[in-house]
Amino acid sequence: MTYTYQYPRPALATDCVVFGLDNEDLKVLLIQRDIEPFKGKWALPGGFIKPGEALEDAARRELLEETGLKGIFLEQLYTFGEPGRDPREHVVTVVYYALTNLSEHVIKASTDARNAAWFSTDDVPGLAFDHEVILETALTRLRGKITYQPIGFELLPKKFTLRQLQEMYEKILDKALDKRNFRKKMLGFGILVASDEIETDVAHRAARLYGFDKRRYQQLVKEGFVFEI
Amino acid sequence: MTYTYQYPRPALATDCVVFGLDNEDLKVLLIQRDIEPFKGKWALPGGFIKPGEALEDAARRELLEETGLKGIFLEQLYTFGEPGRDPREHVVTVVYYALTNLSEHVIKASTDARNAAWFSTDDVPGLAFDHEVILETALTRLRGKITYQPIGFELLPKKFTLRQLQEMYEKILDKALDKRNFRKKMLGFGILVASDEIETDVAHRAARLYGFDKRRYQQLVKEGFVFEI
DNA sequence: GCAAAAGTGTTTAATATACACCCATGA
DNA sequence: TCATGGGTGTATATTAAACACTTTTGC
Repeated sequence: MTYTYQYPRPALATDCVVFGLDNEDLKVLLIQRDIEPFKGKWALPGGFIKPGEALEDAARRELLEETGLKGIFLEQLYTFGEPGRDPREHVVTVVYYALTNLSEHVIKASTDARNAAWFSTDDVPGLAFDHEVILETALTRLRGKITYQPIGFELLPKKFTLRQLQEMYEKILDKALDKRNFRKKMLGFGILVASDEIETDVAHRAARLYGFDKRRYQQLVKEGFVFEI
Repeated sequence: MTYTYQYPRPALATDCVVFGLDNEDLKVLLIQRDIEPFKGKWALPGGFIKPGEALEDAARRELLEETGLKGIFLEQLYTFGEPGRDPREHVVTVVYYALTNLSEHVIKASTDARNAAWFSTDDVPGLAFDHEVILETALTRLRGKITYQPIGFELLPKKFTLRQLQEMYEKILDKALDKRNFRKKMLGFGILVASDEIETDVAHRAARLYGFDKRRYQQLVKEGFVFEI
């Protein structure tokens, strides 16, 4: 079966840059391609958009199909459409970036005979298509955005310690932060709720666990509050 | 002639939100549609992307064809792809926003039997498709971005007074700024170059004209400088 | 008792804000 | 000479940055 149009049109795809954080560093989820072009190369998960499908829905569908991930934070990054970016034909891709935490979400190791794996963002193999450029764009956006929007919480478990929170910023921004000033500022925002739990299985004094109060944050934003690290 | 593909694909278009500033307020450039759907309604300039055409090139081509504008600041805004946004079929549009100054660029009043006109951004008629949502998105982006990137200069003539600069910010951010603090801060950045010219035809003391030193700005950015209003 | 991280306050520096007057110019 | 905006400085408040020690806990 084929589909015919009065005028030619580029193909339309979507790709996802999925970031995950573990105790080591910031990671990105890649898929090993099992078909040409770039067969055997690592690439961002993605695929073609179906007519009638909303862009974000397509991104989520591909993500689920290829990695088993669902219900995670997803936001549009940028649309890449250089004519030569796909050797087959002109493919325009609407790219999303996603944030998740590696402790709570385990991806399927392999789906549809594809190989999926997390790579440290500062040790990524050569990627298919223009996916290295896309990844750089996503990293730049992430580094910029976490400083003025509380999206970094998406990389942490629901309950986290202030240390985990601080290390998340330090890993992504690649710079050290002063512990006292960080805690003062974060707690001062009033968007963290202390739980009555503390961390377990640590060989030192256990830290208190906090949660991000999204409702409170949105309320404060309405009142003019601006988050800023 | 027709074009056939193995799988169906949404149509791909591009639209431009062109902002212009004059002595009154911030304006947006609209085109009156001369064909269905939404014939007679005002809409953002735009059109379909041709295979092999880079996205920004397509946006610039449409802009030139429909309004005569060229060589202006253009940046990708967002990609809109809700299935129902075009009554004909699923059309995904990659939207760009553009900045220009109304004193130096005069648009063709009418091109291709189309009517083009500038509308104050706070007095826009009902628009075709989802263009009102797109315009709101662009306004939000503009308001956000001018505070941390020196893009506002694109809305002014090459040489401008500090008053014009301040009024640009006041109009877009919709809030009053303190004249002394504004000048101190702006001049302190070191990205303005005083010319030896002064404004003409004013019924009061003529103000000095300044230019934006983009090279200097980029140099400073490399050294860690961040622009912030 | 020691290693490891939790938790906490104060001083200083930098930056942002608030505010008012004299000056130059053209009508 | 008057109306209009050009141009400037200082004091105060706020915020950011720098910095060190005591406490708790598990091993």
